[in-house]
Amino acid sequence: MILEKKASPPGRTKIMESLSDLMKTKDFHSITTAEIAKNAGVTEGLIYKYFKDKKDLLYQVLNGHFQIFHNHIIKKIKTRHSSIEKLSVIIQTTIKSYAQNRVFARILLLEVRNSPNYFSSEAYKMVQIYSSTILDIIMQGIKALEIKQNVDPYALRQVILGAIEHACLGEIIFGKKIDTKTTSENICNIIFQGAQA
Amino acid sequence: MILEKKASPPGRTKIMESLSDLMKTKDFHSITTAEIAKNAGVTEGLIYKYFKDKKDLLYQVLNGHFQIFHNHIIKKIKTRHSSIEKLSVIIQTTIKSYAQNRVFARILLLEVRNSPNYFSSEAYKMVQIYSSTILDIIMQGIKALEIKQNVDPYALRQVILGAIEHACLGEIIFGKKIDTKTTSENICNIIFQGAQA
DNA sequence: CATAGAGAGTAAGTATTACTCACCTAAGCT
DNA sequence: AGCTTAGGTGAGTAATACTTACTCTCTATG
Repeated sequence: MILEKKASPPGRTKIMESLSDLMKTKDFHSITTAEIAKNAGVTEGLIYKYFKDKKDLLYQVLNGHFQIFHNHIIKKIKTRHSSIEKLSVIIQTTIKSYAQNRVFARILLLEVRNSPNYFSSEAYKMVQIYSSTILDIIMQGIKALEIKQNVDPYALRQVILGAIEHACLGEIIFGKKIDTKTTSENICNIIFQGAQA
Repeated sequence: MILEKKASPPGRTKIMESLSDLMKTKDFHSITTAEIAKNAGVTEGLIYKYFKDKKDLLYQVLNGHFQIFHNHIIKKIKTRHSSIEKLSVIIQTTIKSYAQNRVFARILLLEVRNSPNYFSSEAYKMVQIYSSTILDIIMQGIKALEIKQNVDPYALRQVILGAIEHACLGEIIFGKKIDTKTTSENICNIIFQGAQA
């Protein structure tokens, strides 16, 4: 069966695109609902027909971006077999996605985490799936003796996710272009081979 | 000469303590200026005598916390000689500080990064100093052949900072208690020895 | 000593902004 | 036709960040 297009009403779509668009140049808090509506070509009231509040709109925009991102990741790792390869692909693909879609990265890494109710949103559920995918690969890697037996899988995931995020912060915040390939190679090198001489 | 106590007026101090106190249970955005003033026992107007706006208040609260944190770190690393040891101490001490002072960690990792003008605040200058301290140690380590020659120092710093932050996020957001010692040992183990078998 | 001035704090606004509510319109469906 | 529902409007409202004009109390100095 073909993926239901969900046929979201045009107003709803326009509102989401409007916010996404405005966030290219402004942070979430300094964008007003009036601005979002005007930019979308609808009235302010319509926002609250489709979204519980301004933050809910943000979460749903994030969710949209994350769906695409996650599908892309899943496709990519299917081509690899060893756990180290899979993790390397995740690292590179994630960094690339963040670099190519700064609005998405901004929302995910900077704008949503401060409000507690984000963590009960649909968007966060997707993040948890992504996150547990990584954990599964790590555990498989330990089982398959590709990853050291004494490595704590949760710690390794933290290091991977943290490294990715921190590597992208400069790009997201200051707009500094990063070289996706060498950045991810450097990170993989440190995490898998170790930094100590 | 003894450190000038700066003798900040009582109202100013009470306002800063009030916000810091309120942030133990609420995120920044859902705390109102009225609440801050009431909790401090002053009027709302006074906030704007000492702080440019609500966010400036937040930055200055962060700055206060960071001063203490940074002094503590500097003291700690003076006791160690090798670069690996120094970095290990930084990792453990930072995680411990974040775990012990969740309000500080919350502000630094979740609440300030989304607004562009944070990055021209005094608080951010302190963060830059902390960050360049780490870079210096890494470069010394490479020079002293304690760290692999082919490791990119900026990448290593990103991995270290990212790992620390991500390790603390669970604690900060969900209040999950973390074991400082084993968490930092796990992270050091991965970063310095590598994860690959 | 008188007084000018500055520093600490107050109280009553105002403009903005997120959010609500009653209403409109058009398109199915029976 | 008549009823329902979904997409959309526009005029409100309460709350909240920030402003402005003011008071009080020291303290220094001519």
